[in-house]
Amino acid sequence: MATRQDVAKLAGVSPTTVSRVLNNNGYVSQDVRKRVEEAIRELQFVPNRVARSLRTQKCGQIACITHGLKNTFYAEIVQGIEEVALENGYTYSIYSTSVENEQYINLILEGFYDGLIVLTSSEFNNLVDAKKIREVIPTCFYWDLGYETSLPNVAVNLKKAMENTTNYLLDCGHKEIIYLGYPKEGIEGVKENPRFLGYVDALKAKGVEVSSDHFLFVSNWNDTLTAGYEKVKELLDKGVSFTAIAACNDLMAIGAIRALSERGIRVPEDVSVTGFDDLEIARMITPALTTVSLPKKEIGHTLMKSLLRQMNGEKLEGIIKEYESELMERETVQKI
Amino acid sequence: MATRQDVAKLAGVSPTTVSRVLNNNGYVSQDVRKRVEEAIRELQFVPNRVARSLRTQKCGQIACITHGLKNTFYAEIVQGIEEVALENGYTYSIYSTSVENEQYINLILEGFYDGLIVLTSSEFNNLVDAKKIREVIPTCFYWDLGYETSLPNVAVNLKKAMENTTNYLLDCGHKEIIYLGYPKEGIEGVKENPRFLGYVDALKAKGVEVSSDHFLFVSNWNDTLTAGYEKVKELLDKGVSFTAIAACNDLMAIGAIRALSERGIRVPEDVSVTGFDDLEIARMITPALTTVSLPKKEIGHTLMKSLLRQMNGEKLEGIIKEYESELMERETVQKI
DNA sequence: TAATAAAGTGAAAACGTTTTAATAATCCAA
DNA sequence: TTGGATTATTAAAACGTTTTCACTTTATTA
Repeated sequence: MATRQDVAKLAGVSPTTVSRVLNNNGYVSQDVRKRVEEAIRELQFVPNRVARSLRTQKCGQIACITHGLKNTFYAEIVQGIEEVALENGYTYSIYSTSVENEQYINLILEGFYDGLIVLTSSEFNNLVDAKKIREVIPTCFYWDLGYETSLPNVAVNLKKAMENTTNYLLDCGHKEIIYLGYPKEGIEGVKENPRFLGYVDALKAKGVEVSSDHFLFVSNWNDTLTAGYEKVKELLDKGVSFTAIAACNDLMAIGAIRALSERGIRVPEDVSVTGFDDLEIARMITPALTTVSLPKKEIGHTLMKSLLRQMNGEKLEGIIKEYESELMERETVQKI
Repeated sequence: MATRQDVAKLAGVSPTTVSRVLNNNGYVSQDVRKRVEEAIRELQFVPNRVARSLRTQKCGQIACITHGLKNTFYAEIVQGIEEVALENGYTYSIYSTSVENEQYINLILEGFYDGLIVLTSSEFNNLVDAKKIREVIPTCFYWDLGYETSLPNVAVNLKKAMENTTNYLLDCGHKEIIYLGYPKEGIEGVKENPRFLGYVDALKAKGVEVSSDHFLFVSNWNDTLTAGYEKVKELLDKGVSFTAIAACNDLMAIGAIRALSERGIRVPEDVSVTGFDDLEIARMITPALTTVSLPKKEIGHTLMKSLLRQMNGEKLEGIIKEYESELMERETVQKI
């Protein structure tokens, strides 16, 4: 690969001048500029990013920690991040929390990234002191389980979303509603999981009994599809009576529907089911999944934009933006 | 951030010695080693990867070009890649072809990557001269549309897979089988798309008429779910008679099933449908999708391992490994 | 005991950029 | 015509490592 030195020699100028042409700063005469550009073309010169990074102490790259991309919820957010990132000349790396944890934390500290986006909540929090990592590298969070409000984060009003969904089920006449999802306890700094809180509050507000028999807590983060399926199977084995399931993501809901249909229980005729996230697949399965739509791509955009602001030296704290969600009424809920 | 210089000063040794301790090469006495390690711990020193990369001319990172992660087929392959990559101390960046093309090609040439994995076929080929990029950076391909056999690639016998699937449908008594998928023409260097070829050959072998009325070619790569849905709707509008659909990926198949069910056509009672890829969702929808299972994670492993070999100077050519596939008989196909 | 090998350490060059400071050439006003 | 600004260019330092070479000290062998 040609280096800047080679270009300089071919154009008969100093390396400094080549830099000036490339970065468009300082004075450079028409004639010289032309000669340099000619040489660059001839040698097919592309500036070396590693060297530039070392000198400028910026490497034009961010890291993104996810729960893995098998849940397209993250894939869609990442797509939003990618759009804004590349627009601004940044590349990004993805880490899945399924991978050995210590390793990637160390990689992040090696100075190969200018910023960090964390799309995973509890696990990451258990793993490193989120506040500490932020001192080392600008970071922006999306907490799927509620948030530690002092850290810069993009949020969705998850409690309200789940409250709306539960109310919708209640309005349809359901009283025995299964909560299928992430554990009751949130991450440190959040007493309760906001989705769970929304579910409980909605029931209480309408005077419906809240029973722990109706809680289905999933602990597997990487394969919620299977987890939802299996939890509901267990539930059916136990013989708990219920008429609806409110799931905390679409994959769990789909797994749940599968478990029901394998036992000959029809959705929505016998049991109603709601999802959460509104993945593209949600409206393509039959019956189409009633679910909560989150602005995934916009979340990605805002995460990356907020990170850019921080990388430019701005200090951001707490909730940068809180999105609302929308209940998508489709075919998996029925009045009783 | 502490630098190696700081560590050296604190430990009272030269920076060279610190390097020796860190990289475990050369002689270093017990006593000095202890002092250096102590200093590293005290300063929380982490070696700077950018500087190391500049010196060693290896940056421990690879790039991966995909069609976007919305199709979890790619996500699962990427997961396989990630496992082997991190095991070997490599990080990776993902690029989606939905993003401006020229930009990422340039980024790849900037020396920020030691290797490249291409998971996207035709588009990438139209974009850059695959043979040329390989001269600049070690590259390994997975061609989803057949392959340019001279380039290092990991393959699946796609023709045979589609042949098997079509035969299965034929054996079930279907004669009017819709081909739903990628266009007939493959990438440059491949006359025909292997899946399509498998479909045609299977029909011909059993003396069943091959009709272009039965070809549903999808040109949208990033949202095949919707594309499958819409193509089948168009088909139904045209009033073409058929009893089965053989789709080229699971998402198309799911979109197709949705289109059918919206018109009151039952799967599999009225129409049989097969997918391709065996995504996790395939066995979780109802009816569970009959599809072709590909070893996605293993493909990822092999891709990354082959890339590692190339990065170690080995010259690889053509098909490094060709995987077989397995037909998963589930619930979307029925005898007639 | 002298000669040789091995163990231990450091100085300095190199990787390919950017940037600061210095220098040279040109232009313009007094 | 001279002094000061403006334009144009370069030399050299710096970024944080790795690695080569040279040097000193200690151990081993004949």
